[in-house]
Amino acid sequence: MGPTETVLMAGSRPGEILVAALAAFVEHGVAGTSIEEIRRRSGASVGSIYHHFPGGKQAVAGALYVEGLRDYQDGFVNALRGASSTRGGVEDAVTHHLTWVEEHADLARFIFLLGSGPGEDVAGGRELRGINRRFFTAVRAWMRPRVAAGELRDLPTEVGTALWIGPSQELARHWLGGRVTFPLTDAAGELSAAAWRSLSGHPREERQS
Amino acid sequence: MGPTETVLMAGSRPGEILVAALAAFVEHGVAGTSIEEIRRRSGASVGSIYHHFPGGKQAVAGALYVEGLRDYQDGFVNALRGASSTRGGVEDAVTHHLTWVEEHADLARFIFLLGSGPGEDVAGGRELRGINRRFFTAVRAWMRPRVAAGELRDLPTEVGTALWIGPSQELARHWLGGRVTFPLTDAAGELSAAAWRSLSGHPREERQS
Amino acid sequence: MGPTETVLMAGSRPGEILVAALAAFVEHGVAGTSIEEIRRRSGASVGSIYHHFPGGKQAVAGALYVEGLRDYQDGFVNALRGASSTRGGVEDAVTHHLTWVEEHADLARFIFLLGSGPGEDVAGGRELRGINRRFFTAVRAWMRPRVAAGELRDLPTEVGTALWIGPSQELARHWLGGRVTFPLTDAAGELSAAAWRSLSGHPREERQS
Amino acid sequence: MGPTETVLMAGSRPGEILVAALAAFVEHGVAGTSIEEIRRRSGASVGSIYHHFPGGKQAVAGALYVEGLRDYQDGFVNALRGASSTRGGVEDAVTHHLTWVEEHADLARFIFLLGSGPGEDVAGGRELRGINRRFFTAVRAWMRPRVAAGELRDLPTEVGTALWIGPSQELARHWLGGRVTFPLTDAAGELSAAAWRSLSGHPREERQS
DNA sequence: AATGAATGAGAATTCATTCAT
DNA sequence: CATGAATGAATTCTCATTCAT
Repeated sequence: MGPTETVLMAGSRPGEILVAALAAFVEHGVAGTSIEEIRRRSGASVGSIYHHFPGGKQAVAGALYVEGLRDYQDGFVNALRGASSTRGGVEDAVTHHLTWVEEHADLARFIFLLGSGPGEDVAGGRELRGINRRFFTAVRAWMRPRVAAGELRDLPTEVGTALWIGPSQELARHWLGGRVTFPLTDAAGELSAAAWRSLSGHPREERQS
Repeated sequence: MGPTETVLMAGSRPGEILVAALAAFVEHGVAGTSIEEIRRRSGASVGSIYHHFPGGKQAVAGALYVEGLRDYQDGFVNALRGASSTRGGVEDAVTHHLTWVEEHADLARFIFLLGSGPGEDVAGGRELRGINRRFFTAVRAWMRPRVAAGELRDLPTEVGTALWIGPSQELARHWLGGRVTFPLTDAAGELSAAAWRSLSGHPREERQS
Repeated sequence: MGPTETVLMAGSRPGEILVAALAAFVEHGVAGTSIEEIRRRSGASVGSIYHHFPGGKQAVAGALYVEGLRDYQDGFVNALRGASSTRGGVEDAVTHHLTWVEEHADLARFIFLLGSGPGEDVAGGRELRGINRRFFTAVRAWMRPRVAAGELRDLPTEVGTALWIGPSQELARHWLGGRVTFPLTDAAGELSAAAWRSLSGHPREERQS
Repeated sequence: MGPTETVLMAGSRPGEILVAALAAFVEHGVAGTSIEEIRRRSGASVGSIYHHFPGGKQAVAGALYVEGLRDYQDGFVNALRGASSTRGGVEDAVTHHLTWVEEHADLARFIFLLGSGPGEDVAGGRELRGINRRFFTAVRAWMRPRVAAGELRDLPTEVGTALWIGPSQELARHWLGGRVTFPLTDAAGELSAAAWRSLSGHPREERQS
């Protein structure tokens, strides 16, 4: 579906290693996964893993994180760009979030449940910083004219993001943890409506009309 | 302030150990923290740590998790019970979330950033299950009559929770990670208003039209 | 015999480890000796070795080097101080060199055959620097007045040392390597006479008288 | 200058490998140098190194040792043969030692500081044995008639060698280790005079005449 | 209750060596 | 002759846990 798959599913050694590592990380956590485990699952030798990922387990985790996050963010930005209206963009992004999590459950588990904390300094900070910057730049570029036009409220970036994606993210976490059993996308209507209510610049007129 | 402090701040050995362990966990993660590290920070001997927490590191982490979560949840329920209106309850709970995170930053980091994923089997599952059940029971008990009265919408539990707390949780994560620099509570008005908009049973106009 | 033995022969764990390590180092070199080998020979566990020598193999080697060198140097200085004449001091130092090598063959092998080169940065540089400085200071203090009195020639320090100890050192190396089979001390007369010939301040008068 | 250079300086692959290996060996020791390090420094591929030196690292080290030692010994014997008197031979050999070390510092480091100890089984024992035998045979052949004529004292081989070369060797070691900063050859006069004093068969007549 | 030496299983990592291309 | 991916044995080192004092 995205560039992620290109790497993750390839028959190449690096690809096999990534696929095996993702499964293991999701099952036991990064710290709880040994190189030996990755070796067993991937069929590669220890030396081969180090050959392709000189930084060892951390490098493997970093590659997964970066690939996964990039795929998620690309989808997010594409959803915005493909939408025909501001409201559509806000809502499609929510839907993309839910859809992506559902379709890449393990990768989402890895990125959203495991990759955050300290000690799990999972990614090559440098590269990660770069792709995050690019993402936020793209999102802000989409929002700016719409804020100027009054279609979107002028909120601090992080508060805006929290209102937009927070509920979906929270629900997704529970779903990824197995504590929610219905399909995530069942909540798409409810969550995208809430997102629009929270970000929309003219709630009154819209509703009164 | 809460039961947490009772244990965490006491001059007792167990208390010193918990304080030291929390700092280490937040800095290096649970898996990245060795007993030796806790020993060094706490001043207790290895043997003493095992004496007070027979399960070792996991037991220490579990105790922290349970104590912390209980304190958070108690505050949440107290906020609901102390509120004079449904809207007040919904909004006070949001404020409590933000306030508690701000006032217990390390504990919040431990619980909300670290404790989630697999491999970080942080808590004595049994006990944890129990206090979570009690918490959700209390929250639902507060909500049920209000749903019945039409003051709150009738949403699936997890969707309701996500709309209510999701944005605050999302913002809190960023704040705990150092990516948000203004005081969390600055966003209390915005986030509690959004929560009420999302949960409120009478956006009358919307449905009446 | 010296402080070395105190440590090396003690029934203490650290002592057992040092004794075992010395034997292994002499047999296979430092780089060619594994921790596992030291463990097997000493009876201590791997953990115990690291407990007593936190720097691992290098720390063990460093301790041996420092202990051994100190014992050698103490004997050297004592020989000088105990001599009743300048000539006696020069000659007794030569004899001490040969005797010490003969009586501490393995330690001498470790220090004089193994410890020198790069990659075998065997000793805690700091401490080593200190004991070497102390040694050379003591030797120079003994020589200075005798140089002033014309009993010893005024040579650059290193040239003087080379003439004094060089032949004994060279012979000792061959003996330690097994390429010389007679007792080292058999050569004491020849080598100490040569040393005095090389260092003595008044070769002419002495011989002419 | 010698056969050494022929091999070491050639633009040939084997030559590049030897040059790179020598630098690495001197810097990290033989055991501390990996094939990968030699590959990086030489520009050759791993496979190429094995192609030219089927025995791997040990073969490279052995070649260096044999080449270097042969060059040193050839110079030594040439110095003896080229001298016009017994005294000249003894003294020129000393000077050759100092000169050779100065002019082949890294090779000297490799041979005199590293190659000695156990665990550094540096050379193809067979070949080494052979060239050493040839060398000592040549030196003894030069000495024999002069001992018979009373020009040289009749000393045990190793004692004679020690008196002859020991001081130069000792000084050279310190110089190679960077603990002596003046040019080695500055000490040539002093050290060759001492060598002659120690080996000379008729010190009395010589001086009395 | 407290201490810290001892243990040994387990993890990460390196490296010489082979071999197909 | 040259290349470099692949292998897996070997090594170093860490750590949770126990236990005698």
